[in-house]
Amino acid sequence: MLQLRDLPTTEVLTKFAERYPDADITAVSSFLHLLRVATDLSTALDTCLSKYGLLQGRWWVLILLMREESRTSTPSALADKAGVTRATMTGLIDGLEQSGLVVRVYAKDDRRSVLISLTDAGQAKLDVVMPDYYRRLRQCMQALDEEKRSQLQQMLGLINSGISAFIE
Amino acid sequence: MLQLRDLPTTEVLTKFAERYPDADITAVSSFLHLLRVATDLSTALDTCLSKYGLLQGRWWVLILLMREESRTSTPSALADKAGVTRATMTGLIDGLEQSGLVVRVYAKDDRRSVLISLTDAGQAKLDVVMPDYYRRLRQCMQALDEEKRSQLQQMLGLINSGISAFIE
DNA sequence: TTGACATAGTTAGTCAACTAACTATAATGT
DNA sequence: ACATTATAGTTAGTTGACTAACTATGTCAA
Repeated sequence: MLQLRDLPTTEVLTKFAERYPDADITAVSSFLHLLRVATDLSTALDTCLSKYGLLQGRWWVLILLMREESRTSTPSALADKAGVTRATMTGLIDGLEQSGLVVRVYAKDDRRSVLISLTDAGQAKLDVVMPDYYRRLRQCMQALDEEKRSQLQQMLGLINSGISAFIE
Repeated sequence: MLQLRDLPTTEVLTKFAERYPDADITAVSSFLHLLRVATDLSTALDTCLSKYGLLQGRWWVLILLMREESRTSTPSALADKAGVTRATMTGLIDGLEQSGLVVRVYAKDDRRSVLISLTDAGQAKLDVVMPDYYRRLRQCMQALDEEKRSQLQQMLGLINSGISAFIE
């Protein structure tokens, strides 16, 4: 996402602001730090998951299936919820099926459709991964009390509303 | 980064927390919202840059060069600052050189080394892109006053310190 | 001074995302 | 009823990251 390691110092930002008067130094700084921390969090999550032979994409598929009462969904629905294309979902399911964590079950009522079902092995995998993930995440967020977490979410909400202004 | 569109509701998180007692609901929620907003910001930035035929990777290279007094740096230094491998930097420079935005100048003192120099066309490109970027970013962050921005940065700092606990 | 190691950059091959096009099936409107 | 359109999933090909290995050059210590 944000590869940039060398975030601009206030000095650099000031220099740029001289050339580009629209620059808002604290806005740029907050923006870059937000991207930096989020990227590092995402990388840390990947590192954690890779110990279990998973990547974020496949892991989310397992979680989305576990959310369902039936432990079952369709590739299309999974793609929408996971925020990837159907083509990408085909690949994720291929990998999960090869690992025995999900199975494809062909539907009777609509022969275009396939049902993806979490296997016992898939559930067992989650039962190993999730406690580790939750434990690490708890540690990571420990320094923020409930009030700070609430404030953070509020600010994220404000920025989120501003994104439409960014895109126009 | 975080593709997941369908963030868990409190209800879903509560259900998961029953099975996995280590789950800290507000920690998970804050974490996911942070990743979600950051990903959307990054995507919005890409959208903005793509109008100018740029991607984040190449754009950062131009900015890093502009930060230098000499408008010049080496692929290795750029790779370190941009947070990509040297192999990736070779590709980024290839693209920028083909577009005429940078040039490779072979060094005399160390014949292994190459100097990458921002061309006038590269500087001109930045002079078009940066004002648009800064204007959009100002709009986007408008809803956060200086105090909120400062609070945000403080919380990001706390989370950042926690990442080491995540990785272990 | 020369053999071993280090550094700079590139190339080759892999991976997981993407788009676009394709097959098969279902739904719909005249 | 059947041609058109929509939907579900897959396949093929592209992209931009990555690692590993390679070439060339520089450094240093026995």
